[in-house]
Formats: sequence, structure tokens, C-alpha cells
Amino acid sequence: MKVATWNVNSIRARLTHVLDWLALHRPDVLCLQETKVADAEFPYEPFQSAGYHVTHVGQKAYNGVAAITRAPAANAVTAPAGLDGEQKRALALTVGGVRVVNVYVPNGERVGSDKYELKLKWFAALRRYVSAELERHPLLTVVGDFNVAPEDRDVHDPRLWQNQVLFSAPERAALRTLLDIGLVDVFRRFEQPPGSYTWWDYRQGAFRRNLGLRIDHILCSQPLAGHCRACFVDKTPRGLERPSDHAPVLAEFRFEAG
DNA sequence: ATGGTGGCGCGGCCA
Repeated sequence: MKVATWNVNSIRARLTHVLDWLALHRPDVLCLQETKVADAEFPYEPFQSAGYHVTHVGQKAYNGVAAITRAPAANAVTAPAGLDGEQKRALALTVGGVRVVNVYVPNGERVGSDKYELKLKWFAALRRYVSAELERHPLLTVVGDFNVAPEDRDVHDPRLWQNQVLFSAPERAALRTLLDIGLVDVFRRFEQPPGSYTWWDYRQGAFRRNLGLRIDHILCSQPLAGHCRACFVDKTPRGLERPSDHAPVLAEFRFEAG
């Protein structure tokens, strides 16, 4: 089973990139963030033609999350408790026996701003929601754009980024609370190239210079993490014409028979 | 340099 996450920064602007990537990797579930469309404007048809089902919760111009699944999803929740505000940033569903929570955590603007405080509150609500989900679903993954780099090695220049939004200590502590309740960052279960990032600013040739941060994650419950056989960032789409500023992250799981 | 690039949607917000 393959699970992927990708902040596409507009599904309409990135439709060809996403369809090409889907055809190449054939994930069982691809979670998207920043679709930037209301539900009625989502381009369902091309995904259905590719043999996929779409669960989407979005709004005009901002935010929006989707799960693209090979099998029909079960028990989809598009307004998770505590994460159900005007901003469409979370959904949950079950596919292939795995509970998948797809999140687009608020960016936080800058340390100390109102949006920063909202981001920390959002993390607290996410922790509460995931704790409840874990009790019902031992095989659970929380994926998406968390807008936080966990460690020094996830930032091209940790000294430059210390106390900055996306890497401040309170944000990292908030992300860590998800690990404290039992989730595992499966990316670090495997050997990775140094300088592995998932987001590069559009400005000043950041991608070409690999000035990035690892802020998109696949966090798994311990029972599910035990089945994880690979996890990697695919930088390829970030190098295409008119790319998203994020690259997709993909994890592969094996469930032995019997 | 309080900049810079990009999406949405057509001025300014958001990232």
C-alpha cells in the first residue's frame, strides 16, 4: 500500500503535474493540500478517468484538502472535531484498512503574530482529534503539510531559521506532541540523502540551491509504522515548469498475508 | 533592500 502527500498550491494550476505523478507512482491514496477551490470547482473528472475516487473539502482561493484514493473511501469526515472552522484544512477517511488524516496546518505568518498563536491552537486541537482517532483506529496515519521542520537536519540553515516561523521552538514542541501520543515520523525510519527537504521558497532560486525545509510529513501509529517498508521525497515535480513550491512525500507499507 | 515569487482574481491577501 502506497500513501502519499503533496501540497500542490492550487489543484487547477497543478492538474497536469498531479495526474502525471499519479500515473507514474499509482499510490493507493494521495493526500493533497492547498487545492484552493470550492468543492463544486474541483476537477473530479480527470481523476475518475484515471481510476481514482476523490474526497475533497475546500473553499474559494485558500486552503482546501483532498484524498485521491484507488478504492472508494469509507467513513469520510470533512469537518473533524475541533478542526472544523471556516478554513478547510483537514479531512479523515479509511482506505485499505488504514485510517488516514490529511492536514494543512496554518502557516503561522511570523513568530508572535495572531496567526502564529492560531497555529499553536490548531496543533492542540489536532493532537486531541488524533488521540481520539488512535483509540478507534490502531492503523492510523496523519499526513500533510505541517508547516514545521522538526529538527536541525530538516532545515538548510538551522541557525538562520532559529526563532523563525516554521522552525521556532514552540512550533517544534507542538509537532512533537503528536509523537508523544505515539506517532512515528516514518521518513526517519530509513536512510535519507543529506539535505532532504519538501519545500523550497519560489524566490531567489531556492530550489536550485537546495535551500529548503522538510515540513511535509507522514506520521504513523506504531502498529502501522511496523509495516512501513520505504519513505522518500520525490523532488522531481519541484523541478518542472510552473511547479508547486512543495514536493510529494511517499510511504510504502506491506501487510503480510495471514 | 522590510525586497524577492506565485496563486487567486483583478486589489490585496496569503504563503
